[in-house]
Amino acid sequence: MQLTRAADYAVRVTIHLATLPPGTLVSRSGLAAACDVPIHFLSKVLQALVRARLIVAHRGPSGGFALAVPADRVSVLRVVEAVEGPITLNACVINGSGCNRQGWCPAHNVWLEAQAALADVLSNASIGMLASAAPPPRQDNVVYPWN
Amino acid sequence: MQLTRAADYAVRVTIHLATLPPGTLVSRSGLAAACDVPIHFLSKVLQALVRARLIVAHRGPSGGFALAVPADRVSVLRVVEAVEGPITLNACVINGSGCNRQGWCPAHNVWLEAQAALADVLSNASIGMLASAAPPPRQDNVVYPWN
DNA sequence: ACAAATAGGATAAAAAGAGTCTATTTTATC
DNA sequence: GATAAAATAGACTCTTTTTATCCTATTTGT
Repeated sequence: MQLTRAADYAVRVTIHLATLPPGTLVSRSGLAAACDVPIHFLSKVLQALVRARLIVAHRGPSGGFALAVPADRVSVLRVVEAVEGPITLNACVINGSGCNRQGWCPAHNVWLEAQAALADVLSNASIGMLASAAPPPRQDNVVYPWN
Repeated sequence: MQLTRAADYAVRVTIHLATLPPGTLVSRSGLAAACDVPIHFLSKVLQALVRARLIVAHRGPSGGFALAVPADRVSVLRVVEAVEGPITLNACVINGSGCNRQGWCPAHNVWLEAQAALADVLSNASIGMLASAAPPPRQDNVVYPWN
């Protein structure tokens, strides 16, 4: 009943990117330092975010990662699900899980409701919103693409 | 990001007990059959519920388990937490987790809010409510204490 | 005394979670 | 074209949690 560390890290990273001018590239090691994430583990998280098209990656020297979408249009839910897959509170709410109580189990709807309530909060919080609540980034850690 | 099977089973069991006349004792094997739970695993779940004083156990022949509290006064949340411990959506919301971003991390509040929304749904659903939505129990599986 | 029931400890297999390491590919720049 | 910086990909390890199973006690109604 807990988010994975990966999802937490993904949210940290996207928020951090959202505090920078749009399009700013930050390298993996830059992100690891800024977001306090083990650098090797971060690789996987970033790859998942790229596959979900929430961030873009540029290879080569002066490469790095940047948001692929305006931060206000990305919800925390999308970021979490990019890394963890769809949020499902219980095995029985997964389609085709073969729960043989489906259809009459009185708890089923509660799981659905709770899941919806959770998803609602997470989808109403945008990364952009959170980023503007964050303290401004330390300038000496930032590499602007025009430098 | 999912309930454990144990929590699911616990809810099934308490709902089942709530469909019976108050005080009705059902043996572990009876519960296992009625709720479709592996019998040995069920032992552990039942023990947790007893420790949390949500159900009472009677040993000896004609012993079994019964609700310890009126079903309307038991929320799904209490049952889940009896088995899983307190619901915490992220490591950083646990007091003394030593998250060194605490105090300024802009995501922190979102986790708290989402967690509250989840808990809210689960605490507003009582086991009694769910039980009355359940189809009536098969009479041939029920042993009444006065028999 | 006996039998039916729960209590609880020991064990174990399986899965998930978290993190590391290394080789490969891409690409800007000299 | 060579070099170096950077992302990509996947194999690998280690630990913890989950999901059980089994066995021995303990309780208790008849």
